[in-house]
Amino acid sequence: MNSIKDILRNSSLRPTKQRIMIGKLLFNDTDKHVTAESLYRELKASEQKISLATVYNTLHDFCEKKLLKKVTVDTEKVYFDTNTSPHHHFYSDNEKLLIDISKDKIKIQGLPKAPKGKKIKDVELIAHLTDN
Amino acid sequence: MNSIKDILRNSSLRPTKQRIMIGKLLFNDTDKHVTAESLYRELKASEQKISLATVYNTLHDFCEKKLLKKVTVDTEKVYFDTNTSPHHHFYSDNEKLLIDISKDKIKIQGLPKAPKGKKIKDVELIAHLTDN
DNA sequence: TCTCAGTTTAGAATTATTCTAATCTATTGA
DNA sequence: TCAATAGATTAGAATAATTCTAAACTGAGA
Repeated sequence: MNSIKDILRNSSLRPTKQRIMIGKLLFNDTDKHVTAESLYRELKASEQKISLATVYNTLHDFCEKKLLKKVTVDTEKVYFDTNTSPHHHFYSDNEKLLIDISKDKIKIQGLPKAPKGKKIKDVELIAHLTDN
Repeated sequence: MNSIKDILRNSSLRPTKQRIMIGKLLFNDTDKHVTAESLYRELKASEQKISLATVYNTLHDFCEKKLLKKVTVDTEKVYFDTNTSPHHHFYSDNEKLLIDISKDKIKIQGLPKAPKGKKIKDVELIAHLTDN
């Protein structure tokens, strides 16, 4: 019935009030990019009682369970992306706006071998945009 | 005579005591990756009096003048790289260690056109490493 | 040399994030 | 069904990262 609850349970996260609030905001829409702060503001705007710390906790929990993908862009902004498939991003430094780029469009050649004892876990590519 | 002073003057930055301290640490070595905090510790270890705020200011000033390149990696860590030529990075999440990858080794194909009104300023690629 | 405008510094304030004690909740056994 | 309990979750408080801004400094012109 409540698919958010199912999503949570499938990830062995207890379907608490707070997680459901956040899940509704994140997973009913597609491809949303939020920061802890922006989500918190959204929740407050709709009268929901929750603390900012809980928003952080929940976003990190969701990341661990691969329900979200963390994208670190410019300096201080950390975004959480509901699109967890492998992909890259445009980032507009002006508007602080992330735009997905599907990964299968992009081919990266010539990447050196990882130093010994290491392997490449993930390649993150961010193309920074300016106005022209 | 003092090449750090020359570097600063060429970038129209006043060669102050603080900037020279920092310049010496950064530009006498090649390809150093520092954080504000790590530089501050290095300065304090060698008895030099300077505030952390000044370290931040100076790093940002150096970036504006293209003497350093800012690299935002995982979450909260912002590195400043003395290698300002176009290049990419390996990042070892365990050791919090950056390794340069020369850009001309790497070819990126299939990058979509920037949205209209925008152009691509810079492409940043970070390959995250894990132990295997 | 003196003044003044602009530059630079660094203590204080702010903002972002994490820590941890208190609260809540599922499970188990009576 | 109903405690008791262990582990999970929440959120206020603490910490860490960064920026702000008032004071100190510096250099060019008089």
